[in-house]
Amino acid sequence: MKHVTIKHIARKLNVSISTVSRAFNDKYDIRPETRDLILKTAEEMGYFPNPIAKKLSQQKTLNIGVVVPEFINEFYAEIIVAIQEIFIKENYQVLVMQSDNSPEIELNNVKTLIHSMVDGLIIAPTLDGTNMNYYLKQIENECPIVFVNRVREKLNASKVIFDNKKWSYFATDHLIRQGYKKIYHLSAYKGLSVAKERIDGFLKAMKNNKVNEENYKVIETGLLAKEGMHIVEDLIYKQDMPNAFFCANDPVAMGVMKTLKDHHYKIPEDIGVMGFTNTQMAELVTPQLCSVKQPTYEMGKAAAELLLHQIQKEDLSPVTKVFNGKLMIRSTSVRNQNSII
Amino acid sequence: MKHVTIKHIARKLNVSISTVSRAFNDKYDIRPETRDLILKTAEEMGYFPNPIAKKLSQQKTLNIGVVVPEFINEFYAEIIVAIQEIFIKENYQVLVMQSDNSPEIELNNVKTLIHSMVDGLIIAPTLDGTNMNYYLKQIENECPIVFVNRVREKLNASKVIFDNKKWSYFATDHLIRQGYKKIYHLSAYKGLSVAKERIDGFLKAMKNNKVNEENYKVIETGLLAKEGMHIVEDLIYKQDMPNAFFCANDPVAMGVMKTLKDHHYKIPEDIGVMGFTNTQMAELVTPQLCSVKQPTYEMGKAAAELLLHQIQKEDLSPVTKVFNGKLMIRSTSVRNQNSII
DNA sequence: TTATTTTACGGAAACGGTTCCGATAGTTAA
DNA sequence: TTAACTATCGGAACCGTTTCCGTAAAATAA
Repeated sequence: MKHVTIKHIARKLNVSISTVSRAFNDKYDIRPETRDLILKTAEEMGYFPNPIAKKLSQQKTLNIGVVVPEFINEFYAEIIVAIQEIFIKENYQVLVMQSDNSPEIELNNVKTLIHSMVDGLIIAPTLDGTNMNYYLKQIENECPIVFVNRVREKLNASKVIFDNKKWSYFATDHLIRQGYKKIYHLSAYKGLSVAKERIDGFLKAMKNNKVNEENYKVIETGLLAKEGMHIVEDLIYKQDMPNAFFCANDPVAMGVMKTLKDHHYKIPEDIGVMGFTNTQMAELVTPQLCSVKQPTYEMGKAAAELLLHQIQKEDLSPVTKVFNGKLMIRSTSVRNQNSII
Repeated sequence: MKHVTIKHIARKLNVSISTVSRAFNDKYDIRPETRDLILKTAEEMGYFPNPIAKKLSQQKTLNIGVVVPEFINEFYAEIIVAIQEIFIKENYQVLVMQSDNSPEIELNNVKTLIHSMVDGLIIAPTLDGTNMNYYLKQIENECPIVFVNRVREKLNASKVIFDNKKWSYFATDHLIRQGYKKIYHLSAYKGLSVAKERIDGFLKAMKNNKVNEENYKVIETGLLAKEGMHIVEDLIYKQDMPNAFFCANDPVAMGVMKTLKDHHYKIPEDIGVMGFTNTQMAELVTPQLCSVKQPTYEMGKAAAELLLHQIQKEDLSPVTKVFNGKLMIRSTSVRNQNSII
């Protein structure tokens, strides 16, 4: 891979290196004819500025780093897409790394990216709090960072989060209004702030509707379809079945639905199911899965814009964007089919 | 973001810059005590080598570029994960870009990555052939490139592909053996080599089993669930229903299943359904979706290893790896439930 | 002891750009 | 006509490394 450099052009045209550089960068300080000649010759010679050299010289990489728990997940995939769209317009490269839901790998990824001299970072933490001290130290050291999703609201840093408590409340409230008397919330790992917030919303809905304590329960389940299947098997075995499940996410809800159907429960007549995050599959399963839709694209975009602001204005003051969702009411949670919107 | 450089260390210890550099790189030409002192001091000062400077000096970026049609797709997501795993071990950074199923964006992505001086590229083309001239020119110019998936077998370049014809044949043959008399193949865009190969396998199975021409058909449908839904609606309207669908991928198959169920067709009794690529959802829908499993992880790994070989051995001679799959026999294609493996 | 090799390190060029400073020539003002 | 200014460009330092080359001191061989 031989590359034409600025020197080759300079020699060929008998001008200085700085003049060639000016042709590509300066708006003045160069005669238009000279500039045009240089640009034309450069084009002919197949010249393209070496970004490595430019980065070294300008002390900017035009790279930004993104760290997410996993790729294979519509939520993060869409966030990444949004981030890329924003930054590509500004001539930034987006380096994406996944931490496989491991805080250790996450920390390594962030270190790798910082050592790669990225101009800024968007971190979607796996487990909030774990590496936060390190991250905050980097922010103090003037490294622009924006957090997404799994972070506490009180964290003193720029972040983009979803109002989990509110929408968990709405989802639960909907189930109660549909006449489901006994509702179990299958929660993600309780160490996650998002899980806690959703539990809060769930409990608040129970209190506000004066549901008796023996008619609701929070069960720490996980985020995988398998885990949804196992918990339902378990509850059936223990004869401890509710008549509605409010699940941590859509995959768990699908696992729940699968096991329920295998055991000939009727959804939504016998048992209601509610998901979270609204994957594409929600509309494809039968019955269609009711779920809380999160504005993933908008959240990714917001994170990118916050970071861009931090970088371009050199203003690292913390900003928080809280997003709202939408309850996608579908068959699995609607007993009276006529009431589907 | 102030960074400690090699010069700071040199000044502090009263040694030369080259000595400090040697401490980090050379295996000889430096006294062990000197090296240890330098490394210790560097550690204390929080030094980390500037990768930009290193790249410029070494004329290597330790970056490799990956271009895929889309992220939100288990097939490519898993391939990316495998590629990352291999390259991270070798201290490479993996830059991933998606082309949104557009050959133009794909070309731009590749150009961006080449201009970023990546040491090599893995390209999963959107539409084989479109930009191939440009890519082949880059290979001639000694840029290591490995192709994945949507490429013709006869292409004279390193590539990792799936034996679509063979496994399309097996899938179709299975449907025929299950007693489905009239089978329609919902194909992806026929311009794709993978679509052509699968059509070939489909047709070969028909011939070998001496199925009458009026009892099979290839319909160009697409790769989205929606398209699967539409085509079934259309066939129902036209009263041109087969009793089995062999679909281009799982999403299309799910769309097909959804519409069939909405119209009260029984799967697999009335109509059989076969997917392709075996997504995680295949096991979660009811009935479970029969599908052809592709070794995505292994394919990604193979592509990464081919590229690594090209880069490290400076040997760009073309190598082709053809992968085989597995027929995941599940309910949607099995009329006699006892015969499920 | 002297000659030769080895060891351990410094100096400087190179990678490919950007950018500051200064110089020349032409232009304008006094 | 002379002085000041402007437009245009060259020279060189610089970004942070690597690496080649040279050299003094130490170690070995003669």
